[in-house]
Amino acid sequence: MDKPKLADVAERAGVSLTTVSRVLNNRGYIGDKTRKKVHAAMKELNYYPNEIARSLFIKKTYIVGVIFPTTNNPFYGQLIYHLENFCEALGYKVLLCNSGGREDKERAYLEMLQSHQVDGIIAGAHNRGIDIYQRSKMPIVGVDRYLADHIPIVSSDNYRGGVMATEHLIDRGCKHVLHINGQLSLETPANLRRNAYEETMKQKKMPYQTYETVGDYISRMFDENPKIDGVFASDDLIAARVIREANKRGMRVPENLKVIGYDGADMTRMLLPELTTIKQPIKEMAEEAVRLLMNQINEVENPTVANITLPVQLIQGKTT
Amino acid sequence: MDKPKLADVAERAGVSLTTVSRVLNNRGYIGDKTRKKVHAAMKELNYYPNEIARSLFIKKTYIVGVIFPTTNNPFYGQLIYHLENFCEALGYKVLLCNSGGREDKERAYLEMLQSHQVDGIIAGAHNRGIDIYQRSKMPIVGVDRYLADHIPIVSSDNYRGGVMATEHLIDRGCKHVLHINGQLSLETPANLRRNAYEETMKQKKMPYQTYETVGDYISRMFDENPKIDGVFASDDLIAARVIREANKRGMRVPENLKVIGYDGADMTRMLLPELTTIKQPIKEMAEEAVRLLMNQINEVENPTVANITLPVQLIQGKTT
DNA sequence: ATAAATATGTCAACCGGTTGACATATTTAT
DNA sequence: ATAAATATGTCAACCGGTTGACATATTTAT
Repeated sequence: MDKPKLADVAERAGVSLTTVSRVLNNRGYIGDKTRKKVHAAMKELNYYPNEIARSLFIKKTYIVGVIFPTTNNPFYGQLIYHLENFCEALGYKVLLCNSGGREDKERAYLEMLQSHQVDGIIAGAHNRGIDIYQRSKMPIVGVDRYLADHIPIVSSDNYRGGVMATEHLIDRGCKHVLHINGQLSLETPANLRRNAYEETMKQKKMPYQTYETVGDYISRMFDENPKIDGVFASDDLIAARVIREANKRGMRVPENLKVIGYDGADMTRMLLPELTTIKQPIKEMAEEAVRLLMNQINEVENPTVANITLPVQLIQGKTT
Repeated sequence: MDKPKLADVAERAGVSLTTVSRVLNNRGYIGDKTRKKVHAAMKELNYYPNEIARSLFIKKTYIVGVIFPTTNNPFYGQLIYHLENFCEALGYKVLLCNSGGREDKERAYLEMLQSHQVDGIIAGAHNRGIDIYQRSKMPIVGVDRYLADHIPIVSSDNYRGGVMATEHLIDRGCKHVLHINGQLSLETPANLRRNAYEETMKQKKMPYQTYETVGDYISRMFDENPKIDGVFASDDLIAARVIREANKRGMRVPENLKVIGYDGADMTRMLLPELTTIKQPIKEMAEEAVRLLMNQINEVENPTVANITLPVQLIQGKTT
């Protein structure tokens, strides 16, 4: 037996197609008894209206595509969680796309999302040079990521966070502060943290060096800098690795080495609460991203492209 | 200007609708020149075929609904990551549903997924008594969760894991081993870990007690058990809390107190590698779940309902 | 030279809903 | 008593594709 359709419900309830449609969409006049009959018929038949058919006609799917590298990460996992929650609250569903940092996957996902007629996209994937972002007129919001000139970005104050982290280590007495960051070539806003570190150090006339996360960068950093006494890691996972390596080398944190991370996601704070970190307002970032997207979806013309930058916060732990 | 449709492509390429459709679906005979013309027209118009319209006709969406409490958790974040990857590899998209442990949300999501005509559902949410699972004839797989008699379950060997964890603590010399687990009433397979703990202790004629994660259970556990020297926590997050509280109380881990967790998700192992834990094969669980789902989706009749139980592994850290 | 294969077209029905126009009957308000 | 509001129906077009039947023209194989 096939899935029941609107016509089956109408027959069962002894009313016309139009009447069932009216009940479903709450349009026009419907009598109480009729409404109940229709609902009863839907229940008896285990009927669920076909959203695909509806979407086709109304040209709206109430689906938002969400493209990020992975959910398997404290920061993205939390961000995606909140994105989904805010979307759900507004009646939108989320199509999850893990790009895994691969440009080909991101491109394929973007095409898929367009084909699937999503109402909008929230993206924070890694790759540049994807022209679809340029060409697309679809509502899009970037989270912590520049995608195209006309696409608004939600991020937290990466530069300020970088300054806070660096100054914090200096305030705590560090003389040789090193920084670890992703590859410069990725052109992410995380580079602002690096700029902030380097400019702050320069300004204080202290030596500085940034290690990029390639190869065995942590060992190399320790080997090349015997006097190291402070590390600003551009995310908490890296900070955890640094602490582990330091312990392995017999250095005590925070006595001999102070370490500050970045992100301050819920799961990190549960598992590693002693880590000093710069906390990004992840939930608020998700909220703003959804808000900006809905502005674009609902405003017919002229959605104001205003980038949003949210404040970060230093969480003092026991590693600095 | 509206989105281009098939007819626009046909006009642009100077061919018929049918020909464009043939190119799109690779059906029947198509000449090389025509194919190229059509592809050129699609590119020029920035055309993406409307999957919604296609889905309606072929009665297949290539969408899988994925219902779990949250992505904001090392275990689920990783599981969902792999689920998405395996689905993507097979040409299926993932609709993400975070039930947040709320029955009403789970129910609403299930209805939504049916309406959206998803081809199948993979669920590991918390609530029982949702009759939709019983009634539904849709392909469904439960991960670590009983949903209905006819729905296959993928899980890891929770009982064995519980035995391994308990015996490990005893082997390491613990005399007073306590267990922390979620509420029994949730009826999750994690209860098997509890059973394993209790039966193992009973068999060794050692005193045992399980604390459920309600209220200030950790403080209570320590207060009520001054001789406590071992804790088997039913997940790693709880284990992290236990270690923290122990340190706060001046107990040294593992000298005075040995702690073993459960799950061994990637992120936990990165942030807290020193934790001894029972590692679930999360990626393999995702793989099996997708495999079982595809079996149901593709087999017309008589999909064999075989539950899958995968082996767990003890990861020796420094907390035991 | 002829049949088969290849290439493309026209046409109409269909997927499962929504919507507007219009008709008709009944109930409610003044 | 009469107009307006309420309740329901019929009908047809539409959303943007797919598909099968059939026609016709050209190319390829024997």
